Amino acid sequence: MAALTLDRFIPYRLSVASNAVSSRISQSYRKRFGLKIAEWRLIAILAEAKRMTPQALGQTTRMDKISVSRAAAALMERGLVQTSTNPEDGRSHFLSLTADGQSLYAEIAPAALAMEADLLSDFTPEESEFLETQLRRIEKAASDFP
Amino acid sequence: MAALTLDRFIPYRLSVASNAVSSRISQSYRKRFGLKIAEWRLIAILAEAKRMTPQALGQTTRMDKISVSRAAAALMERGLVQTSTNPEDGRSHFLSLTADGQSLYAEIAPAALAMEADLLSDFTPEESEFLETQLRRIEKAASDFP
DNA sequence: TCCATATAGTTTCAATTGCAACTAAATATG
DNA sequence: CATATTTAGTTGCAATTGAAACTATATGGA
Repeated sequence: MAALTLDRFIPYRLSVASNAVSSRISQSYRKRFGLKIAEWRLIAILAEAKRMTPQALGQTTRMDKISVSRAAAALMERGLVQTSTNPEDGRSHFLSLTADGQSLYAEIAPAALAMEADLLSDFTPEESEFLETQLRRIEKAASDFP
Repeated sequence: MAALTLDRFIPYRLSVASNAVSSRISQSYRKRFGLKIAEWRLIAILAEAKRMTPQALGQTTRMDKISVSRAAAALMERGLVQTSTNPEDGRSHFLSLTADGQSLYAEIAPAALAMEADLLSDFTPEESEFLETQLRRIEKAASDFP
């Protein structure tokens, strides 16, 4: 049996790296745009998707329905997101970006990409690609074995 | 400028992967041993280090002093950790595992390694190694640029 | 059709977290 | 050596989060 050293324990390394990145980024979103990460995620998805139900947003962003509901409420409050009726299901509704939401997105997107570029400035494209693949694999492994 | 797709945004992938792994693991620690991740981290470090101040524990585990203080209090409450005076600094004290703490560690360590092995069962040793390295690099990048 | 069950989304309440203030001891400065 | 400043650790309070309950609609049999 290999020895257990916290410093070399992958779940620990993953958590520490993720926290470092998230706190850096969330600080930036909050300061510059007044957004939490959950809110930013909805905006990013809606910018591409035009309109979506909260349920679909939750699946896409891997957020639970409570977080989606609260993030959407905050965005509607600020006039960045609007609802429309879902003719196929009366329990649900569609969410979409308002014009304000779209222009905010247009501002944030380059900032987000710049942050990512900063984080990965020492990585070759192959290394970034590989990291992404491995993150997907480990996520899948964690989700699979129940 | 590359397009922004949340799905291919590394900070997002990192966060999703980390959450998936953390929730899986924390569930297991909690169910089987009644420990939160912060508490488990202290135990893991103290098992190797014999005794340490809260301050040093915080640095080593990357936890803030509040979290260390609360985790230590919970562990002392359960008789898994004990304090001793720090002759070099009267504001501080040493924390160390009790005999109970040590035997709990002896139980958890193999379980933790087994979980890691499960998560990485599809990875070659080189791939795991590479992932670890990448995670350290990205963590450093996130901590560095202020 | 009527009832049982399931699903979408929100809300309430309790637990967790994070910040700021606090105590106490150490160090630096005049 | 007296006082100001810094550091270690804890605690109180406010904000955030998560689980369970709740409303409303949909679906799947008798």
